[in-house]
Amino acid sequence: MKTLSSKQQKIIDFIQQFWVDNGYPPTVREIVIACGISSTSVVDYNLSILERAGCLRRRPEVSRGIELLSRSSLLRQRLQIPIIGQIAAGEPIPVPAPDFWYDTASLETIEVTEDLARGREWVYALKVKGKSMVDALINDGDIILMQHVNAVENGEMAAVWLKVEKEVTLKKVYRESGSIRLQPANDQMQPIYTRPDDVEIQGKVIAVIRQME
Amino acid sequence: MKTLSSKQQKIIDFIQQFWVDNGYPPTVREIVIACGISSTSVVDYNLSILERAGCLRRRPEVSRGIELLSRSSLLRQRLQIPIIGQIAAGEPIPVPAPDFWYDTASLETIEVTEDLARGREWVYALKVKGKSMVDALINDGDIILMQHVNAVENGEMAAVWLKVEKEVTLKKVYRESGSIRLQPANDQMQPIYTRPDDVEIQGKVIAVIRQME
DNA sequence: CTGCTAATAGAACAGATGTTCGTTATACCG
DNA sequence: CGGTATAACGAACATCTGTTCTATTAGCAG
Repeated sequence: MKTLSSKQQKIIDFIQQFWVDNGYPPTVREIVIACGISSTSVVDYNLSILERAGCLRRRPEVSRGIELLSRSSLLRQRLQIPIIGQIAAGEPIPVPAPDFWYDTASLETIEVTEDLARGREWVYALKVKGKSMVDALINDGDIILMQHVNAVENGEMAAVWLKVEKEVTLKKVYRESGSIRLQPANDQMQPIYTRPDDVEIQGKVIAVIRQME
Repeated sequence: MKTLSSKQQKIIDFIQQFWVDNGYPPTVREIVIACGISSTSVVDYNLSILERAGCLRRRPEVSRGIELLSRSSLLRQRLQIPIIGQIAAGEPIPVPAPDFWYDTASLETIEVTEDLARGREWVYALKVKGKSMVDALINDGDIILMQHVNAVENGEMAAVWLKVEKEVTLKKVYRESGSIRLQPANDQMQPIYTRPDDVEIQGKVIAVIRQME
């Protein structure tokens, strides 16, 4: 493949920038003006070369029908996860109401790439307050991504509300004959055993994000 | 704000889809056809309403001059961070060579949004192997985002190679008169004191990401 | 019914826009 | 010099496209 002339590079750069700025590609005449070219036919000439070189695609006879082929990488899915509250030892999680998911505009959000949430629904985020979750290897200030579920598989990490202790904790949940074992993520900590009717699953943890300042 | 009519919703959805598919917005007449509307003036009428409602912006007299305002969120930067190796207690970090940063094609990567790396350069990722970092609240299998630096501020979390112990560890680094204090992130653990020439900073930790299966 | 507003229909206009065509300029090679 | 390929130029054309205008319809309150 031949190398691009400086004029062609300039055209590519302008189209890219124009597209980012405006949301649509420029016309031939807009390229003429922006790149200091004297005639539309010169632009057409160079666009043909660029198309043959595989840099872009043109739809014939279509206004602004220029599509930069590198565009696709900009479009992969991202998600705005609402941070709906804090999680602390002394209080339950503010479980979202059913109609909540359609109105996240007013909340702080964290933006994650699609693979983190893995296509799940009913995902929200919580900010961890306090050091009470260290045995789950989760620190003060961490963000945890939660999925809203009422039950979990054996061994899954979940946010559990302990009714008697009036405390929410993040533990791996194991059902054992007649009782529930809550196992910390940290091997050096001891598990808790409790009655099934003392625990209330509030959601399962699908990811933890910690940012250092 | 009034609710959108089904026709208006259909128009919005089509513009969004068209833009993703083609890289440019549709013309009024393309909307006419796609949404089964009978006249361009009807589209114009509804577009005006949508613009007043703040759903989009129109450039007057400009072909395809429709810009969906939610578009901007699709354009924010994302980064492919190369996962260049593992971090374990017994071996040093495979610090990348200077020319490495331009050839990440062959490596596994993790995709993160811009705010996680906060515009830093020389960022790479490591996969944590083993339980040796639990005192930094980091578990087996976690991904840590690292910035390649040779020195850190007091109190920053860094990957430190201990020459004598032949071990790499994640600790907060404090310079104290004549010695170095390595403080675990976990309050329940004790700090390590060592000589300055025993430690070699290999990079600082800027984020931790943990995904549950 | 009357009057009003929202919504639709169809046509037409003026300007925007991709494309084409003939011509000219430049560079390179024998 | 002549020949050829590349690049640029400027005008012209046919169509595309946003916009506007007038007329019509539907729903609704009084």
